[in-house]
Amino acid sequence: MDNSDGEMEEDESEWKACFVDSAAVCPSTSVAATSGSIIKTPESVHRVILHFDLDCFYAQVEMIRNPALRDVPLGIQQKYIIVTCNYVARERGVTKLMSVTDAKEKCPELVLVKGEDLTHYREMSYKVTEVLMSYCPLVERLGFDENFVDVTEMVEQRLARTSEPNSFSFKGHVFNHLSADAKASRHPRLAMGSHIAAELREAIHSKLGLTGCAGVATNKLLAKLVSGTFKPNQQTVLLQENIGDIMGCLSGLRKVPGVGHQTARRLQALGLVSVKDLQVYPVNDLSREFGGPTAQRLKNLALGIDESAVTPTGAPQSLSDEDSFKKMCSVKEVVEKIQELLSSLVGRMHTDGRQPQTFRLTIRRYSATNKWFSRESRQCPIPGSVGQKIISGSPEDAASLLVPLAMKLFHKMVECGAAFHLTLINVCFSNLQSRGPAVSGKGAITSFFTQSASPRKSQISSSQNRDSSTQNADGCLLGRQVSACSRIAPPKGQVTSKGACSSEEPLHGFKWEQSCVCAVEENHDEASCSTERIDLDESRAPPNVDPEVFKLLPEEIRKELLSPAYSKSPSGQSASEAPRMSENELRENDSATKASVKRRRSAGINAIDGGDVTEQEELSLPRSSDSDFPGNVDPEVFSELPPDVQKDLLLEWKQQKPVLKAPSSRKPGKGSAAKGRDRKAEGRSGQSNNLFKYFKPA
DNA sequence: CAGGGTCTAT
DNA sequence: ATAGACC
Repeated sequence: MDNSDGEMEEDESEWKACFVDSAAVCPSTSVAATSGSIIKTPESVHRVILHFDLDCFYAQVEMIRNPALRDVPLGIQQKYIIVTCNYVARERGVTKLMSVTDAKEKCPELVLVKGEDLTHYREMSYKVTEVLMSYCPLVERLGFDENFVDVTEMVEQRLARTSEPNSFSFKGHVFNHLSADAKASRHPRLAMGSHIAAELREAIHSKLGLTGCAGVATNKLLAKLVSGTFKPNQQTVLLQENIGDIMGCLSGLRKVPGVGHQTARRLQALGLVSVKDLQVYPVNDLSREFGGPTAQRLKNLALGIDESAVTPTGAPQSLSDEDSFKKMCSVKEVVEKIQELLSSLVGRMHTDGRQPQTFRLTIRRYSATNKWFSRESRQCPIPGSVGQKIISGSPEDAASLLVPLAMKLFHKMVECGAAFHLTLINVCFSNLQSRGPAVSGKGAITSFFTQSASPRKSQISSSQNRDSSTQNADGCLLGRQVSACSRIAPPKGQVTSKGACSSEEPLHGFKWEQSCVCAVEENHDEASCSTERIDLDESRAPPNVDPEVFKLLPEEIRKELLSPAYSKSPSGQSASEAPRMSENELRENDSATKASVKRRRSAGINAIDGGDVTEQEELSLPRSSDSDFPGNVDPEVFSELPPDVQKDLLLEWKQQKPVLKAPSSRKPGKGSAAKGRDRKAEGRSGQSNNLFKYFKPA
């Protein structure tokens, strides 16, 4: 989620104030790189892309779960940092990725909620994607709190039905334009896009109770850049004539989505620091360092050009679980941690229903030097029988079979017997194989009719095939959905409605119906597609819940309150259940949280600067005694280092770990032009029927 | 930096 | 099969 990378983010002030300048580097229509016979000019077709970014996502989720947190400064804590915080906390100086100690210093009243378990965030995240998908199938997720939506087709359809295309305006802000001075009639598609964006934001708010920002532009890069212009809960449109402005105002290349740390450093080595530097740098020179394709892509990004398609995200390609810690150096601890991670992961895998073919174990060793990246991993195929247990057998059963497997991989990396110091362990299932109906003709839309009953967990002995069987009662409904989807099918054809119209699990059927109905309606009447098509009968509130209050709750919450599971155990955990409304509960929760805050307050301080100092390391570690340093290490310099750093360096060397690779430049490396263009699409579409579980967790 | 993910290059 | 790089 808030993975922006520290700096980024929150610098709305940055280009918000750049109403000047504008070298008008307006690449409005990229000249078709007529390299071949295809004459299409991607950017000239003017797509309308939306980018949605939820406001302080984790904090919002926690405030929904416990409304009492709404009015207090709230910080979501993962280990010893505040990954995000609500706006009350921001007013008091707390920022994202601030250490807990700094945050408490700035705001002593800060209430902290642990956010290491991502379950609730993951679930809510998929609900958001689902809402967006109910309007348009072309939705691509980016992390847990961002989504791109290609609404080009929807815009065209609406425009075609609009009688007076001249009488409407932009919804929300228009980048670099003061209020309503922008003439929507000159940008009908973007204007229409802004209305759709507003509708979708409203849908997300009314159905899930979440607020967020949206950006409207002609490509993903621009949509993402512009969406954060006006921060909490607002939206902004970027007109083609302002592309130069928005790009030119970025404070550095790092601010360009797609340019990470490494890339930025390599560019810097070439003397490129600002976006403008890159805009005017000769592509040929750039190619020498990055290779043709990458060079062109980088330069395009600097110019605000981005042809990449909005690729519908399907069900995840892998499921992983990890935990980081300050120090782990015994095999026993490792086994226990792996056991813990595995049982949780196996549970998720079980819910998913697909059978993983590959297992991977990743570790991060403590390193005094370049701490950040540097993870090592080993993977191996999962014996079919084991994979079976994960899905059908008892989770505990499968986990016990996987632990030995994990340990085997572990020993491939860590030469046990020698000391080691790990700071993270990750377990991951990938190569997820769908059982159930095979997607026959790749992408053939017909595959959507082939589903029958629960595609997973059920028997199905012959793992393969199993298509065209029955077309149950829902057949016609699905059929209509398909036609609706296909009508708005984008270039990538087949991929389009992946995920949609699949699974028919009883549990989820309800949801799909909604989507289908929506899609169909969409084709008949734009207006009806706005917000209220779900008839979650607002009938009556559950006993002991004020009907008035009930009506005001977001749809999702109402559903939960009405669900049988909810009324079942009235007690439950204070934190892990649906939101409570009773004042008693709120108070309890509040004080409980505060108590934990206090506890952590003192503990946190140790954790922070204590780090390597407090622990009087067990000295059983390799004595620095001798010489075997890597050749490039000056013994003099080495001896000046703090003892613990010396120790760790020695450890690293002994584990023959290449610690610091020269961040040198790389060789071009022939860029193969075109490749397996659809691998992505194919793979994903094959899993479409599983996507559903992510949208509506049991 | 936390906990997830995705994709690409070797 | 692994390491990166990015979000």
